[in-house]
Amino acid sequence: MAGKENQIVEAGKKQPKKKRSRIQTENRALILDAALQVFSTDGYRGATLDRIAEKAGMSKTNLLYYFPSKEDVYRTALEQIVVNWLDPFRDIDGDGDPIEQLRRYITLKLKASHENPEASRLFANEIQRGAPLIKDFLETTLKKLVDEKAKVIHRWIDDGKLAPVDPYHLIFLIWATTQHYADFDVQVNALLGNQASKPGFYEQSAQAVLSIILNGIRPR
Amino acid sequence: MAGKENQIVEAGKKQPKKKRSRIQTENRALILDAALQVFSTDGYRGATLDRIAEKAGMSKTNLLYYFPSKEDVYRTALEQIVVNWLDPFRDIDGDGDPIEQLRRYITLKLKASHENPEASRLFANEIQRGAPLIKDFLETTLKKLVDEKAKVIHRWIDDGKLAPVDPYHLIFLIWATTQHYADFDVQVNALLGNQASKPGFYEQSAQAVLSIILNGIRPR
DNA sequence: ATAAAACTTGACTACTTGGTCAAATTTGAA
DNA sequence: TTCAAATTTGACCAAGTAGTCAAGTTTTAT
Repeated sequence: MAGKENQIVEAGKKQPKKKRSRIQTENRALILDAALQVFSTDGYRGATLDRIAEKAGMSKTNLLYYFPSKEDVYRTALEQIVVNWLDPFRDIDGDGDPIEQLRRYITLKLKASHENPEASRLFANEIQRGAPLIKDFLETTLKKLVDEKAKVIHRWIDDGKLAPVDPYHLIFLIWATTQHYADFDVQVNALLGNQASKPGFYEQSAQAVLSIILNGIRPR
Repeated sequence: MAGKENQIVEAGKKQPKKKRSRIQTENRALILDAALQVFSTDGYRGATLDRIAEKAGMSKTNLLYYFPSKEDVYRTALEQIVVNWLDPFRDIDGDGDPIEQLRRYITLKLKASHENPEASRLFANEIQRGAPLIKDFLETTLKKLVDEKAKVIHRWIDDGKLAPVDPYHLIFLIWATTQHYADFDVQVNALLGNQASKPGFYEQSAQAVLSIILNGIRPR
């Protein structure tokens, strides 16, 4: 872990991107998928290459043929997640209608958490253990992006299109809530009983969350 | 792990409570405090008794003199947390003013997350790994309590004292947001820069969160 | 068809981990 | 003070753990 270059997200722009064979593409995908499951429940330290390899349907030795180390598997999985994370956030359009823009963003984020809860949990885990691999990313790339969107929200407030709330805390509240349905889904399920597994449940949750947040920030 | 009785929270009522010597009381406290730190960052599987013992300032062998196993240390730490968790929630008074009651609860919860983030993270970790030790507690004790409070909120809505929001999702939103400041504090700090370490920061966060949530549910 | 390159694996190593045990050392009640 | 009970620890063990290596097997370009 020590000394390695932290190249999450920022990298992958100039890299020559060595072409991968069919088998490589397939197996790397299998591994990353298995890794997502194991890392997201057991955390970085608790996860083992044996379990990941088993879940991926291959020997540990073979896994290590595709990735040089445990940390590299983890880093790669994490990077994929973070990239997907950012897109909908970037898409918040300062020129659009605030309520509509935020509704769209919250809906997308809820959907992502719902469809890929493991990714959400893995990210949460990384932050909870002190973000050793992505602290730098948080302080540079993500901070820049958040500052930008905070400014957008501030402008909406100045234009009277939004209630005067602190943009940063509004963003945190949205992130917190949407992640909750992924990270705490065991608790959500336990507390809602069978209700949570019914077909329309996800839409209903989204509706409830949107209703509270959007009314909380509607101009008044 | 397998086969052991799950006695989180529900227990501790009839147990004879063997009296503890001064040294026992002190050392158990030292261990549990160290355990909280290690478990909350490394998770159950990732935590090691060696690290916990070291942080507690004693040998691993000695630690195992006070607790029979790693799981027992973990279970005890978790139990303490959950008990403290529940009190403010229980205290929500159906006969009080809704906004006032919820303001009080949210404030208390934010304060708890702020003062004891490790506890919050440890709990989050337990849920994220599938709640193996407290699933039963979630489905029985906690569910009963939540159902109760949901009814209270529903009554408030029927009386027109609160906007018509789904009580369960409102509770989730409150939990999610308050936990966020503990579980994601590395991210919060990274994104807010020095601002987050300033003295009044916590009060300011509380104000922002309260403002959004309470306005989101005020009758309209 | 064939051989080089790509892929796969079992055996192995050095190290960590939860837990045991017996032998000290310390504590505290009489 | 005194000695049994309580506390503490180093040595140890069996079961993992990440990662290496050399020897195979399969793919693929020709």
